[in-house]
Amino acid sequence: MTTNKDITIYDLAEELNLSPATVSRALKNNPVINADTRKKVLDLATKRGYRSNAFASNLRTQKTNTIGVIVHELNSYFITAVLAGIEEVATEAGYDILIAHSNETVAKERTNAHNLFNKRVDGVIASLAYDTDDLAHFAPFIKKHIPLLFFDRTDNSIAATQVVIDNVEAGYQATKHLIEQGCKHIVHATANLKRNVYSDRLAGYKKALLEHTLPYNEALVLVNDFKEDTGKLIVEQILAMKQLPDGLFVTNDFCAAVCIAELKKASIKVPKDIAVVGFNNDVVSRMVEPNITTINYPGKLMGRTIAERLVLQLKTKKNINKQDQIIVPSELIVRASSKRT
Amino acid sequence: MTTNKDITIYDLAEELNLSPATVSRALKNNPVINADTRKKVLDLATKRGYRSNAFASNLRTQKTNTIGVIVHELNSYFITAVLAGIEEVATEAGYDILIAHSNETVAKERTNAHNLFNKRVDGVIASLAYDTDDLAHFAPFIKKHIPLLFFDRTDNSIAATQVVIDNVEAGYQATKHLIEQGCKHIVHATANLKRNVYSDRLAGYKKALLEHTLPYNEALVLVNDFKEDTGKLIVEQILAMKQLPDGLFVTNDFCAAVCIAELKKASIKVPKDIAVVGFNNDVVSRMVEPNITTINYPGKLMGRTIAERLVLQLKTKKNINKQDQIIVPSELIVRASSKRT
DNA sequence: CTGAAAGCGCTAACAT
DNA sequence: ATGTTAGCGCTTTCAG
Repeated sequence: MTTNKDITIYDLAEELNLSPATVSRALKNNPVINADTRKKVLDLATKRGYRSNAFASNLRTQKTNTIGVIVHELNSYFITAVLAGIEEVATEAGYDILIAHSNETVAKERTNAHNLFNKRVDGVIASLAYDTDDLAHFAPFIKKHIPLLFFDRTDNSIAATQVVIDNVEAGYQATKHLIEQGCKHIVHATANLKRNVYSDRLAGYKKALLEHTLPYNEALVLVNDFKEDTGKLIVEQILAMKQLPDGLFVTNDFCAAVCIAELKKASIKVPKDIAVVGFNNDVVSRMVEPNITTINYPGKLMGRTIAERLVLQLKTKKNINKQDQIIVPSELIVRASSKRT
Repeated sequence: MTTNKDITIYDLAEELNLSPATVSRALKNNPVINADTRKKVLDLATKRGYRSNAFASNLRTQKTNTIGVIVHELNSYFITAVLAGIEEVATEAGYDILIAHSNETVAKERTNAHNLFNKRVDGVIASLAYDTDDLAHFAPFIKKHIPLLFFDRTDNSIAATQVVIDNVEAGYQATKHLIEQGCKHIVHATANLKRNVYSDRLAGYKKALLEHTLPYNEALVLVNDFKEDTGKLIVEQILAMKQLPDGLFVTNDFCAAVCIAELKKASIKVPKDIAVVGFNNDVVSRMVEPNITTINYPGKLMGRTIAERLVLQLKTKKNINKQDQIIVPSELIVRASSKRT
């Protein structure tokens, strides 16, 4: 059977009495090749089931036409939307993408970075894990002038293009909305403040309080991760407070949903007793009762935007690994969980 | 600066007055090499920041040490659990994994299959999209004796190792449970019956009805996809029925959650008026009120199991692309959405 | 417009 | 235990 041997350009060349060079050029649609010759080559290639050997090509050209994407998780609408956006742009520009997920741990993020480096991706797009502190594992890319870009979870200690939303503004809008609903004691449940997204949202929270001359009470800021049962923990912490808060701003819809369920169990009415705002506009925010007021931001657009930047850097070799921030729009979506008026 | 040139084994060899072959062997921990030599090589390699060039190696060895995974979606706890399981086993066995998601469309599944084939993965693990009908895009793997294995969404028309749950039994248990709760008119909301998982669950549904001498009414079987607003559609269909059903078995927790929300909006009480059972034990099933009765099945175990099989096939070159079914356990988890007694 | 030839970096016979 | 050598398949000067 003919199934075991791979067809190479040499096989095609021999059969057509051409040189491998010509075949190679024809397959690459090099305009220098005679149209007839090209057609003959392409026809035979399909007929023989030729597939280009990327390794040989990569080895020769020192390029992989592949971009690596490191995300902090996979299981989220936001992330899958970003990936879809990246994919669209990358595919169109002739790049494959390699998805690696760190599952919110630096350890895996490090491994992934090394892997992608060894896979010699032409560029990297990343969103940091919760606990990433030291960014040394990204240094090799910088050193070799491989474009490295961040979206959403970024870090200013590293010079890079970053695509983000205005998290200060988003945190501000969320908190202001709660204040306007009459809330005076607003709990802010968030995650590792090392991450820009969380520290910025906290800043927005503070700004809104200040602007409405409400006191900032550190005890109302609850920093956890967003594991499955964190919502339960948060509600426990809330119930243990001397004074029950009347507002809750959780920077994660999933967690907000669990909080609402737990509050209900404790016979606390949402939004009457505690008004709740989440973050991300995840599907779950439209799935629980009451629907969750949240911050929407355009994952697909973020993905497209960052991929376009990367592709541009790859094409032009310009602005690689330079500090540059692109802000995509975000907005508050008001739903039942916070409406008291 | 020294950052631009990649270090090769030739550079190391030259600096140590050794042959490239020796360096290669040392780096691969080939036992034939003198321990001192090996140490010298490894030390210099780290010192010089040597990284192996996988393309050269792949080109030479005709192996990639990479396994491709095609999943029908990314945004699900089940899938991410499976991926985690696959990753554990693959990493330990020295394989990288390449994740491709088809987003429930054959078109992307085809592209992904071609991509992985061109990337020359050593093996493939896949779960089919909703609408995959023709499996021709997997034929190239079979032809070249590249191990191809399926989990969850499989198809018996292709000879392959498959790791699944007993979907007939699961459908049977779910339906039987509803019947035992007193339900007599049970709607079964499911998806494309071309997919084994859905046709088998339907078979289980029928079996349970038959066993309890309840009539099978085709009008009660609603076949849709599981997009975000499908739940709404299902409830519309239910509300349009002459007689309101008293049970609803939806083969997807997300969709079941939306159904419950929509039923509530229509002032139908769950479980009192309609008892609901979902499928997958997704986090959302514990997040909505009432919590959803569902079928749990072990994603991580499935992932580990299928990866182990693949690795074994790769090592032994045996049982590649032979029909073989492995069933992992699944179970009914009873929660409030179906409890009427 | 096409061909010849070299080389990308690595590995595996086959020697020594 | 180490070295020599050839070649994996492709691209790209350089020549014609």
